[in-house]
Amino acid sequence: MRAMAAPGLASARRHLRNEPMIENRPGSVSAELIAVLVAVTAGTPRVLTIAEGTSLPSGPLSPEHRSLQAGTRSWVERQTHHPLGYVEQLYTFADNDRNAALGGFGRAISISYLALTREQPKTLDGGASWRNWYDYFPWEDHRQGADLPAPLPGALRAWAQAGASPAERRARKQRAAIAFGLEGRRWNEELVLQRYELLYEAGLVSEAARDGIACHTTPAPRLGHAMRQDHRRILATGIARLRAKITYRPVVFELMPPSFTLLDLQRSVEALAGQLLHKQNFRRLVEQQALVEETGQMAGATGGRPAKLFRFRADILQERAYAGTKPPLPRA
Amino acid sequence: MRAMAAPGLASARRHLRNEPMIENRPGSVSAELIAVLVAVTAGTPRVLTIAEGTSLPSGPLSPEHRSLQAGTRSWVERQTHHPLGYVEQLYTFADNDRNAALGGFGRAISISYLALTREQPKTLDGGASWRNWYDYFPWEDHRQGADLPAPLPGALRAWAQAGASPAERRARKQRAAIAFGLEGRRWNEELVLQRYELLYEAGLVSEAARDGIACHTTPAPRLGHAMRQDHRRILATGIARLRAKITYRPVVFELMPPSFTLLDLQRSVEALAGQLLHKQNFRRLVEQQALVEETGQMAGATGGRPAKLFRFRADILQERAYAGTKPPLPRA
DNA sequence: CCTATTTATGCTCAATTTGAGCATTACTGG
DNA sequence: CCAGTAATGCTCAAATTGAGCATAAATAGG
Repeated sequence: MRAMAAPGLASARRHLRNEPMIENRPGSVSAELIAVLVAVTAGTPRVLTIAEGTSLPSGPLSPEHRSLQAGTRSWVERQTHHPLGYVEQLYTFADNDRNAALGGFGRAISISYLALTREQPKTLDGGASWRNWYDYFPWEDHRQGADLPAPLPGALRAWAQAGASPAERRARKQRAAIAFGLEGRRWNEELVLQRYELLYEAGLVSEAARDGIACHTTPAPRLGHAMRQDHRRILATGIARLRAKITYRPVVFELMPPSFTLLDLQRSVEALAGQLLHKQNFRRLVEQQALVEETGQMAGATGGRPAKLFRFRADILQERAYAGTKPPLPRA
Repeated sequence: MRAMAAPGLASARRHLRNEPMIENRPGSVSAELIAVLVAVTAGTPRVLTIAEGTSLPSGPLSPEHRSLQAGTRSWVERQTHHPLGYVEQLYTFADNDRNAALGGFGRAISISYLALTREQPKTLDGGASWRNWYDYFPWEDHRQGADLPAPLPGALRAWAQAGASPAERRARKQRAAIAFGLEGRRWNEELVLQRYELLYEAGLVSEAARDGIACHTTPAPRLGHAMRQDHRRILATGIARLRAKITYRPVVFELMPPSFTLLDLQRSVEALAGQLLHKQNFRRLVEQQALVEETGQMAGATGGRPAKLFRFRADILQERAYAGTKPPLPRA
């Protein structure tokens, strides 16, 4: 316990622990819905943003909506002109920082949702755009080589070395090693949030500078695109959740067109996971789980032998959505 | 889409879909925190309740607390006089029914938390008590035989038969089979919420009667103890989350005393999972994951050969809390 | 037509992981 | 000493997983 903290540190800690502030008028707060809306196009995982890619879309708790989930679905569908296949609540928090942006109208509770849509819509409301989510998390894409972006390994070492005590330095080193798969550990694609939070603490993302967190590397790296408030953390939460989900529930299907080749399907999973998969094993898994069936048609030539087109088996999907699937992600 | 619905049906559907109502004054709502506080004593999983076991403890968003999580921790610790080891956000919803209870002061957002504590406290504030969670979900305990409580199989069949169309009857039958492991399917201990929701829809729990849902079995079974509002659904959510969590993260330890035998540990896991485990395999798993270490002491005689006492390895726990464990639950 | 290239698809194999049991050991209470 | 009850040590077969080899079916270029 530290008696005094540098300006910004309290807010920083809150940010990191996912521990939002609470409003001062007990019981009464303002609330909004925030969506992490995901689509995959051409092997790129995309997220819907507003304000030049600096914010996630958010909507009000409007009286016309009957439920939180329906409310999210409704305003997102209005903005994207596409139906949402899958909506799942992510996390609820109340960030003090958000207060200022709202003009001091009480502290806001934000309820965030993960939503999936089948394809990238053509028309978006002004200001909205689909962004490659790896623009925000370049270190999360391991599809071309597992190397971390250049400044990272050194910056992580510097952060670990900057610990106040030997014990803290050791703890930091271990934490970095676990989060980023250093020192011979395996990269765990699900630790998206933990990595972002570590980088925030280490002052390696712009949001940290904004919140007054120091960095021990000069010039301070500013990894990935920044977002307003804590939207990038919410996005990290969404990506982490989705990466975890695809390993045990067939949600990828929500992101696919009605018919597709097995390689299409694999590329989509790889895009989300940020990792390449063993082709034959992937196909074995998908087929043995009977998640898909042949349409009888073939895909247009893609450079080699033509591939069969598949579609999802609605009956099985329903069952699996409930009861679970096996993980398609590799270990090595 | 039905044009008209019987009274209570809308509320019922909301209840079932976890889709809460939204307040009429856009943006401004009242909010509360609800805790599912779990402890395991003598092989019984217990949950802290108030109001004679009919409600989960809830606290206000008080200005003295700096965050949602800290707020939960604070008022729960004040009530139980025990520190909480683990706190995790469960789900946020706004139930219309809750409105009346609050005297019409806007619609309430409820943010629920799962919290674990090491042992059953001696002193509780008036009205609070620890209850065996299987009092509320008798069908969830499969430690003594996998048979469902007597009225269930028949009542489920009756519900399936009461479907309006052949397609609906088939869908209901399949849903019941998946949820309850019928027709040769495996019992999936994580489907706690799905089972409760099915029983609610089928009118087999008191809350359904309260909300105006019909039942097709006479006399209508009223399975398990009821709770106010949708607290039993929140409890189901907490149990489901905890059952899922113990299979891949070493959270059981938060519920154990400082030292324990491997059988103690196994009994606790079994209590939570509602299923018996293969002893030797459980021990192999725990040991090979190096989650525990011997204290050097032995347990007082428990009827047979004395057992070694173990304690948790703080270092490993920290790492696993992050990176994961293997599942200790069986398939058969 | 023949060949190199590219992707699809079928199959095999070894290393692990899991599910189940057998056997032995170390106590307690007659 | 014997029966009863747990703890603990080991073994074994089935299932799952990670990696590759081999073949098939197309295209592009000579």
